[in-house]
Amino acid sequence: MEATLSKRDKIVEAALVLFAERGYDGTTVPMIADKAEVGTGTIYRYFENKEALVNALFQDCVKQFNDAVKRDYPDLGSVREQFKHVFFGMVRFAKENIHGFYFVDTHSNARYLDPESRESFRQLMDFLHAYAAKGIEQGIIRPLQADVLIAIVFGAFTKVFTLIRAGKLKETPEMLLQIEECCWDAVSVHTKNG
Amino acid sequence: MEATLSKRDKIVEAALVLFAERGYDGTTVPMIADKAEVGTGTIYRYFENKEALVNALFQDCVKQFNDAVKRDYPDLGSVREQFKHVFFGMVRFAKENIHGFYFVDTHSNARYLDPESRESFRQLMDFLHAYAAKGIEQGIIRPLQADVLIAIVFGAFTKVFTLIRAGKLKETPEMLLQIEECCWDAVSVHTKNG
Amino acid sequence: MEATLSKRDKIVEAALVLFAERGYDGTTVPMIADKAEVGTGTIYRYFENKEALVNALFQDCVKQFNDAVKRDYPDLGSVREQFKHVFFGMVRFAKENIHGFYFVDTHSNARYLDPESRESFRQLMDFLHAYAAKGIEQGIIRPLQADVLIAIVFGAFTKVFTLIRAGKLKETPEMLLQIEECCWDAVSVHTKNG
Amino acid sequence: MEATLSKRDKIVEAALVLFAERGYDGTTVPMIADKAEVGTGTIYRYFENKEALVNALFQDCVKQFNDAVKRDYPDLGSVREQFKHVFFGMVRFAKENIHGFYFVDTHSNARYLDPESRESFRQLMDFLHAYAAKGIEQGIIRPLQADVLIAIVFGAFTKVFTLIRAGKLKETPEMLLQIEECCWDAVSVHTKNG
DNA sequence: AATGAATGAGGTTTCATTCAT
DNA sequence: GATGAATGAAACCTCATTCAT
Repeated sequence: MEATLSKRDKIVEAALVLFAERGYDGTTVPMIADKAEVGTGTIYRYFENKEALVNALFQDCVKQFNDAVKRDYPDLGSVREQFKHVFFGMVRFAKENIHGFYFVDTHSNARYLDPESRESFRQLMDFLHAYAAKGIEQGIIRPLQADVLIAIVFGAFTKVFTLIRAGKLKETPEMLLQIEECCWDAVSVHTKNG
Repeated sequence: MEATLSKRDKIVEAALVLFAERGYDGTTVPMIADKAEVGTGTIYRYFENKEALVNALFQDCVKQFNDAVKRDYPDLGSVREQFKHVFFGMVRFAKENIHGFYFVDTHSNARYLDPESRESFRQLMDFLHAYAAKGIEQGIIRPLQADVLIAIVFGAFTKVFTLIRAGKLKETPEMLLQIEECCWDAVSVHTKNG
Repeated sequence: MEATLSKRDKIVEAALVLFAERGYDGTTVPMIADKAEVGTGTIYRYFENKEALVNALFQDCVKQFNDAVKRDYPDLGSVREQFKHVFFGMVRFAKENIHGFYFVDTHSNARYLDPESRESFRQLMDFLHAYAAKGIEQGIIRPLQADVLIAIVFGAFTKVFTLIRAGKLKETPEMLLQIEECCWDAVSVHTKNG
Repeated sequence: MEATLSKRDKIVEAALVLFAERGYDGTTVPMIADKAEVGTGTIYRYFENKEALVNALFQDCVKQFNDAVKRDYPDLGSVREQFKHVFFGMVRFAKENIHGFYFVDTHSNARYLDPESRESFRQLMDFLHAYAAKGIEQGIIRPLQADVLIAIVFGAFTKVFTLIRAGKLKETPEMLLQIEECCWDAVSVHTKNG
């Protein structure tokens, strides 16, 4: 099953890689068609225009991101356990769709995203906000603005995966565990005895 | 003082803001000319073409970044002191040239950077590498690849200043101190009693 | 027959007339598109750029010129017969492609011709050189440098057809025969008794 | 005397060489200024615009041409003597102003020539017409249209000097005498006994 | 008088999109 | 459905001309 990708899937896949590599404005529609091995016109059968394509792509990736992070979320677990879950949710998404991860990160503020795309991303952020707020409330996460905390972890994680995506770093389970610890230590409250 | 900017300075300033906001491919030369309040042709008196402009801009910003980080660097200070120095060097640069900071971060791997631009950025990274290596050697910084450590701190810092740049966050000295601590805790070795 | 020209042919035809009339630098791509009744962009589907177009055109015309001159060339004929053949070969080419003839003449030294174009023209000249050399050797053609002899005949012929092209002269078979005689008398050795 | 050229003269000289080498449309005003070693703006002190410059240049060259051909014209000489005079008048002009000669030849039909320029060239041609007409009338010049006869001689001469100008041929007095004979033989009536 | 920085109209070229096949 | 030739608006860039110095 899934022997051959549908034309639509080939377009989506090609566009994702190109948008991640060259950005939206640096990617032309014929480039996408070439990489997807379809005719230029075919793209317009599946997407109204280039902007609709990038938005569909973005929403699709955010959805995958969301799913990866929220799947099996330990609602009843400790803040520490939940952090680990979210972190490795991001890892899971990034590993199965490294271009998608980079694409979402670099395009989340783009001017050509439509309200629906923005909303889908906001929902993902809201979830992390809520998590941070709860952790702060419990005195486990440092009392900084949730935005800042999210930025710190997400920023660190993103830059690391950019290295991996660029082939400058080979990820290993041990390394990921260590990085997770780095991130946790960055945002968690430290007691005198660790 | 600073009564009138030279045409060249107006072009550089306008291009920086636009490249940071819209990316290189999303910024047109007439857009830059409009914002700089010069004729389109004037840009070509100062820069051979759009690519030369983005490279000049990049090298200029990397130089400022370098200067901000290295000025008064405490060669004889402790690893902790040096970390603080570098961090607040980045803060200094980001505050005096917020667009330049964002521009360097988002364009450091761009396909249109020439070898000179790449080299200037590599030198900046080499400095941080050397710092990380020394810290690891002394058992103060966590024993991860220097790349990863730099990515963590730089990534966290970048995302925070992206929020500030977007106007979603107002930085205060206290907050910056706290964030610096977050970053230090992310990369430093923790002893049992903190 | 020849009901509709292909787009490429229409472009080539229009470009030829304009380059002959206004020169390469004086002809704009939109001018060509207008005359060819195609969109400006269409030209770039068939030719990489304006320079590639002028080179394709030049090589095409030189080939026609070559063919017209060499077709049925009387290898075994007398020098006089061969002269007449070459002359009326040029006439044939100039009559069926008057703009092409003028275009080749006025552009054969242009700075934008690529090596391939120059080579194709050189081959045509080489043929004429060889002819002149043989005629001189036999004591029938005047003992001047082959270059000079070719220049005399080709120069005279060109200027005459420029008049025809400009509509200032209507060519007739008789006139062409007379002109051929003029050219022959210009380069052939005269014996005391004609 | 004539130690230093006036600015105007330097501009005229530079423009002439460039127009001859690259054509009118292929020559930019800054190119002329560079070669003339004056500021771009200076050109506009002496000539209203580029078109006025090319026309001034053309008329100047035609005047020189005229003078060279008509100076010491043997009104009472034979048709043969007059031919020789005109021919070596052209030689004199071409030798003292090789670019000017080529410039006049290649630009005499240009679309940017004003009526005055056209008229000055027409006068030169009229003189040659009258000469040809008289020669035909006397049965010495072949009974072809004067236009054609002029084209033959002028075309041959032009192409030869193009070779000289391009450095592909070094002219000698003997060669010029021979070429003059070629041209005369091209247009003169041949009697059975030469 | 001389300059060359500045300009914007217009040149070359690209590319998102359409549409006949 | 699928294609890619065709298009023209808009991109990048040049250059004739002006004008403050």
